[in-house]
Amino acid sequence: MRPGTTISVPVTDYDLSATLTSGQVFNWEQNDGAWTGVIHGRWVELRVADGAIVARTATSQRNWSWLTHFLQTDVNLAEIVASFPATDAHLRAAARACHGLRLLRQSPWECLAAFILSATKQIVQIRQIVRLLSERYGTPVATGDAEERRFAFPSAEQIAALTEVELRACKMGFRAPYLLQAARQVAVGKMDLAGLERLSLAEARAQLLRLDGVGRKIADCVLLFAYDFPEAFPVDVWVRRVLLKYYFRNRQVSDARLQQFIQRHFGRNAGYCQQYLFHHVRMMKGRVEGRLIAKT
DNA sequence: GACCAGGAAACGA
DNA sequence: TCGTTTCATGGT
Repeated sequence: MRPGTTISVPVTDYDLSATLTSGQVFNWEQNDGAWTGVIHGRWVELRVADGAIVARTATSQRNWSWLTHFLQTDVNLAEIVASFPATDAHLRAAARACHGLRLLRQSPWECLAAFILSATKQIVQIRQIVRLLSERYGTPVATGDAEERRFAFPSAEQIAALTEVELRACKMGFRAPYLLQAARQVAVGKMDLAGLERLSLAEARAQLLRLDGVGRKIADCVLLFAYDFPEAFPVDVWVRRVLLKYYFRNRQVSDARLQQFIQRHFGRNAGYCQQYLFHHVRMMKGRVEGRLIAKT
């Protein structure tokens, strides 16, 4: 028996694969039925069991709150989905098709950095940049498999010590100065990420928007995926397209009108609505492309 | 080889 | 306050 610890976390309405592949996190790998990742500097392997998620770590754990907090296993998903607008057939269909899709609770710096890197990048590319950064500049962590080498995502201090040239070598292009500036501000305390949790949604968003390279969309991703702001509703190209299609008959709408509609229509768990719409439309596209490929 | 990617900032009208 | 351009790089 290897060192380390195993725990079985009981869950209901939890689709781990959908959650880990829905564009919230970029550092999880799937290998023969198990997911491995690094949470707060700890390597962990997750397997889906009957009514539970079974977690294995490399080192012994006496307290697993870091894991349940990340996975948000205490969240009552049925209650959240029940809060969705009752008359919205499109949203209801997405929620049915993606049953068990969850929002995670990531560490703010890692989430902020990843989404600064996400600007006009495909998810596979974001994953590649995050992996390069971690391998080159992150702290190695003990893993539960002898052949697996993993690294924590570099801290703000670690990235702040780098140069723009080193960052550009990780294939992030014009995003390099944005990441470097954000890392420096966090490292010296000019940007207090921990303090954002005590603010209102609008106040916390305003703080994030002070950062160069962080606009409304990236700010809302961080507020939704790393904080307790389930009303945050990031609008990217996918979500904008699907909103125009479902609710505006494909007519052009200004950003201001779109935001007004979102706030009025989706309610207190708008961010969950957004995640279901985003994941569902991406899954649908994959299916259509699969058929086209199968034909030829 | 054109087109697009979980955008944002700078610019010109 | 608008729309347009630019930024870097890789996938499809």
